[in-house]
Amino acid sequence: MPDTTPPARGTARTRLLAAAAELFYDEGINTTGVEALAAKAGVTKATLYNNFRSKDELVVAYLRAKLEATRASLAAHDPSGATPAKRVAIIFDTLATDIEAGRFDGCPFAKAAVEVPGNRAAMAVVREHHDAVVAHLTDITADADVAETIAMIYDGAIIAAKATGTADPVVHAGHAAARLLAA
Amino acid sequence: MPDTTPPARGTARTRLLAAAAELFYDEGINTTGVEALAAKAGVTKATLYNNFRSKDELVVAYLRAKLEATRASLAAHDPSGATPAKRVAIIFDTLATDIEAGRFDGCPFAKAAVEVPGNRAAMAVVREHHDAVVAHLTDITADADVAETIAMIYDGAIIAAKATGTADPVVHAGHAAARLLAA
DNA sequence: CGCTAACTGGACCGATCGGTATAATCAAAT
DNA sequence: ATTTGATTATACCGATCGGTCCAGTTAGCG
Repeated sequence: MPDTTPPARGTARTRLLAAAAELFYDEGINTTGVEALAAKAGVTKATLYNNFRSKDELVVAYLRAKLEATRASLAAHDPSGATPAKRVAIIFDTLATDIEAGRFDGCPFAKAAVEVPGNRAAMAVVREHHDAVVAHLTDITADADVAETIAMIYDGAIIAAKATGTADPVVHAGHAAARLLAA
Repeated sequence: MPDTTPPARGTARTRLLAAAAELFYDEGINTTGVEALAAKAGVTKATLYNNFRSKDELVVAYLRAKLEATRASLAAHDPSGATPAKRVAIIFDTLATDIEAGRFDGCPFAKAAVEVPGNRAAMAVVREHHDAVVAHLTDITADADVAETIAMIYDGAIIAAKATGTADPVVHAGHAAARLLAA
């Protein structure tokens, strides 16, 4: 019986990305030092720099992974046979559930745009994410204008949820999006 | 002829707040050191700590000043006799103009919420700002639900503008808000 | 005048930052 | 069995962080 399980749990690179996903998102990008990153991944700083040229590059890799996760999540929660109204409703319901469960504390891309605006590669991923969300909504609504507006309501709801400390604004946003779609 | 002009330009506290307004907003809160703050204000670090207990307290004072500026700006650009549609349109037009002129690069309160989420007093000001904007929109629309939705569209437009690098989303948002108001 | 309070110019603190260097260790492939 | 490359532990780098302290200067005010 050959041992198929890797040494610790995935490669050093994988574990570093997992650590980045946790620390960058929860503690902030600028607030998280490379030392803490390596420690969380169970790896030394030298290994970090053996896998990534710099912290900036790790930030970009972190965002790229988040972008793929977002794409996967959007697809996974999107029932093929449902109406546009139902498909949009699910997006807002999922967000509200995640906020209430403490799984969501602000859009990682919006956060990155504030924390590392000087990282051009990172900003490119931020834009990719925004385009992907609008594209997905356009696919659902078959109306680019409506899709863009719903995307704004979505992002605005996230901000309102943070400002008020509740998920209520997201529910409100879902209704607003539904009304917009019905018109 | 008595010299009525103050030593430099206002008190040390005033100049520190002016320096904070520039550096915190343009360079970021965490990225700006107290040394740079004091230098920009033409003051020593000791004076900074003579006027503010800590950097965190200066951050709060900076946000409070921004909040007052926001209130004043909202009132100043709000013609008394105009229709709700016109009053809302002005808000989005002003934002679009500011972005195009390079005067606006993201909501300072949303930025602060990302950069210093652990500063509770600062977060309270963020919430105050959000409430003030919604209250102002409610005063215009006479409909709390519509006001909340327009506020989300507004915040979402700011994010879209940052992600795309243009002010176009704000124009789109203005139209969306107008449509919402007409219904 | 003399008092007070603010401000200056620095030195200084411990901690942390991102990043590099070195030498030893370890596992896998040849 | 030997080579290779990744990883380890650790020490180190210069720079900066927020914050403190002190001796000396300046300005307003009774």
